[in-house]
Amino acid sequence: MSGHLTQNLRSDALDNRERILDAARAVFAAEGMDVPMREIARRAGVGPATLYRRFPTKQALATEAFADQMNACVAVVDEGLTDPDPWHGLCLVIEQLCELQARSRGFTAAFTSAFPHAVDLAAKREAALASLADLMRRAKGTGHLRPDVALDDLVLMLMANGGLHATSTNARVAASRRFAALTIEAFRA
Amino acid sequence: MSGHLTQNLRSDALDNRERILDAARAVFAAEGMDVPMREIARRAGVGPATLYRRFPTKQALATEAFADQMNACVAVVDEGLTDPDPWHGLCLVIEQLCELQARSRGFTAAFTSAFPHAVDLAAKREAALASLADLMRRAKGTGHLRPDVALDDLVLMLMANGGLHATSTNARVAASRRFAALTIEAFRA
DNA sequence: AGCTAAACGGACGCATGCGTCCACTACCGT
DNA sequence: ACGGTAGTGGACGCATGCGTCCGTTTAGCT
Repeated sequence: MSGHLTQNLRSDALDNRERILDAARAVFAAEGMDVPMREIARRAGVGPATLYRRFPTKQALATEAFADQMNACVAVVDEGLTDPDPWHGLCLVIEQLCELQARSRGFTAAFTSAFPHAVDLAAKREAALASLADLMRRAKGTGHLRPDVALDDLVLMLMANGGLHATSTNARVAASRRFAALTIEAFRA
Repeated sequence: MSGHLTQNLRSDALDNRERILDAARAVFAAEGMDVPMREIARRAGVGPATLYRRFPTKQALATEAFADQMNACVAVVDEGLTDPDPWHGLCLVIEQLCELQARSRGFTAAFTSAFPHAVDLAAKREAALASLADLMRRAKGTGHLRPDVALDDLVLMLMANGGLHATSTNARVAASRRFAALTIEAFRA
């Protein structure tokens, strides 16, 4: 799935790898992407060298760490697609994507503007965007979504949602919920 | 106006002070707040010591550098207040505040979340918010603004607008214009 | 012109984060 | 149990940004 073979690793190495990913997930979600690699290593209980051996760049680490969250995004979009009412499905997608972003400080950059070279993430992102475009097209068909709203507008709003900085996670989630509601109002025909 | 007396300075010192502020304004707008103090000193053609002597902290420098931009914000709000049609005035305020934010990368933080101790900015900010609250109240009276939209929602959207990152100023301005339009749609009754 | 104090800026020491090297450890096959 | 090798993490050198000190320059008054 991700280039490197994780199977040939020795048991302790595999163990450390998992602990590193757990630590990265926690700290990226809580503090954002501006944390030193050392801090992640420290929390994982390993030395810096071990961290750098498994993940040569912060990007590689982030890509792996956010993989499941990216999958959650894809799942949200897929779920929206299957909704019999496209407008309702779109609303759900907006609400849930905003919440996902709010719960993980660092994930925003990965999903919206994407890392320059995170191919795995970028591919899934493109697929999700294509699905969203289809969902929006159908939602316009029902007359609930304003015809002049483009896919770019949705991306725009998601990016803006990422700008909702707040110290506590709870405050961010609350703000994002309100933002999602306002976005839906902006999109409603 | 700002504690320190700038009048007793020697002519060359006063000159340098102005060049520092000009450089700070330019670089803060273009690059954001994450530029080294050294860089500003370099562009102003002075040594680091001179910069630190005039502005002990980056905050002090930013407060002075953004003073006129903050005045522009206040002017925008005041102009909106005098509009005979409150809803139209509010729309103008939203559009122009979004554009001001987009044109200066670093100003966003100063106006929305404000620096912890920038009293000058904070005071004007509070006054502007009070004015905005009044404008919104009147706009609701005309029936054009949705009754359930609060002042906090406007602040929320302005903060979100600050999250619209883009490399070029033109791209940021374009995105902000679209965002302002969507915000107005979200607020419209 | 000469003097004095204000102003200047290069240079210094400190702190932080990065990426890498190497002597030590411990897993795993025999 | 034991040897070989994958794996480890402390330590190192480098780079960048910060804030301050001090010898030198220059404005401004007489």
